[in-house]
Amino acid sequence: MSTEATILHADLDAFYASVEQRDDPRLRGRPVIVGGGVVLACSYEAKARGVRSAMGGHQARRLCPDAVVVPPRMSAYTAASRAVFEIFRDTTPLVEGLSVDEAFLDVAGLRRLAGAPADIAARLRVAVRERVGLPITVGVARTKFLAKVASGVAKPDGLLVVRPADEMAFLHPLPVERLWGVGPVSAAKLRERGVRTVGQVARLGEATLVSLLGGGAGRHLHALAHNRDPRAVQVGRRRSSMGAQHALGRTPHSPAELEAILAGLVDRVTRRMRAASRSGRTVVLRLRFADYTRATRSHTVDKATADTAPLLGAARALLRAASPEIDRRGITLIGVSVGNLDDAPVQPPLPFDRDPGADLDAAVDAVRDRFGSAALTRAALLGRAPGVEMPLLPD
DNA sequence: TCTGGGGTCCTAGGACCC
DNA sequence: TCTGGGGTCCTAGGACCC
Repeated sequence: MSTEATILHADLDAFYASVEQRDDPRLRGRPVIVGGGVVLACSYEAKARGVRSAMGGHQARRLCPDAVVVPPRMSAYTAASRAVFEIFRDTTPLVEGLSVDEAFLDVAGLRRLAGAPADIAARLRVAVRERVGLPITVGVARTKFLAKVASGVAKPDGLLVVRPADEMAFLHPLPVERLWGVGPVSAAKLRERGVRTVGQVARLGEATLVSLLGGGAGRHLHALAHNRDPRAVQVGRRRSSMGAQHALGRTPHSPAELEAILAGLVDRVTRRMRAASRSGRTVVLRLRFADYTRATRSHTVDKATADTAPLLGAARALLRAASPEIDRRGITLIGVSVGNLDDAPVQPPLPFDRDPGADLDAAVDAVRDRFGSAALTRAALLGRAPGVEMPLLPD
């Protein structure tokens, strides 16, 4: 791990709503809600009025009657996301996407080529604004965790660098909810013990945290509160499951209707799997009952596939087995996901993945000595320059 | 807070193997 | 007949994230 703040967490602000405001000038400066029945995303003008994502549409309109409600345009968001990720990868080859609108970037080793991390981050924000037309917040720190916390604190449209010497002073006064991985349940358990800030968490022993939150979560939180996070930025991670779901509302559905919906969901998922050249083995049926409790049922088939027929067969069997429970409790959501996706790497890991700092720096110099061009350097690092072989990089 | 749609990771018991 | 320790896979559930 670097002793310098070289990890960027870049996070688009109110992503869907910002795309809507970009594409329709009448929406700029106004509260915008994307999604009808439920708020998928909302602009900062709407957030200021208490609107939150995942909130019911009725409540949102009550809080903010003058909000403009627009239907989602997924293809526009996907296109914007692609354009932004291109800028990320123009910045450094070490990009780990977390979702459509956020990523970690490791800029260790780029100092001589591109300047200090804070300057790289500032230029990245300008590039996203100019080339894609969207506001983006960047947090810069020594670890992924701190970079993520920093971007959260800096939102919206901000830039925050946490210098190594300032880490504890930055971290400890924050409320525990700021910690990545602390949700409503853990926050409530901590609050019961009178623990509200990260600093108070840090004063709790690891054993106490484990007894409170369980082994994994307790150890994780203890490490984070003491600012220990050795996780490296990982390039080329692939999703391990794909799914689709459909909310049903309150009206009753016959078994035949449910089977038809299920077939549509499986078809959607397997299409996406085939488009991405992925195959999977575990079919998960996801149910939500009338009382909003959830259940899953899963089955693993022998052979990984992206074909609709075998996966639909498995899903259908799971649904039939669950039908007595569905009859008894009512059903408000049905979903299918396919997990255990085959995990062939996209491309072999680049040599500098192992040690982003030293190797990349040396590699940049090596390639630059040979070709004398920063642009070509980047292309070479990405393995795209004709005639440039990756073994050129020192191992 | 009356609830979409897409994911990740962790835990825990049981089956099964050596 | 009774027994140990270690490992992997499967299933189900839960917390959390955007």
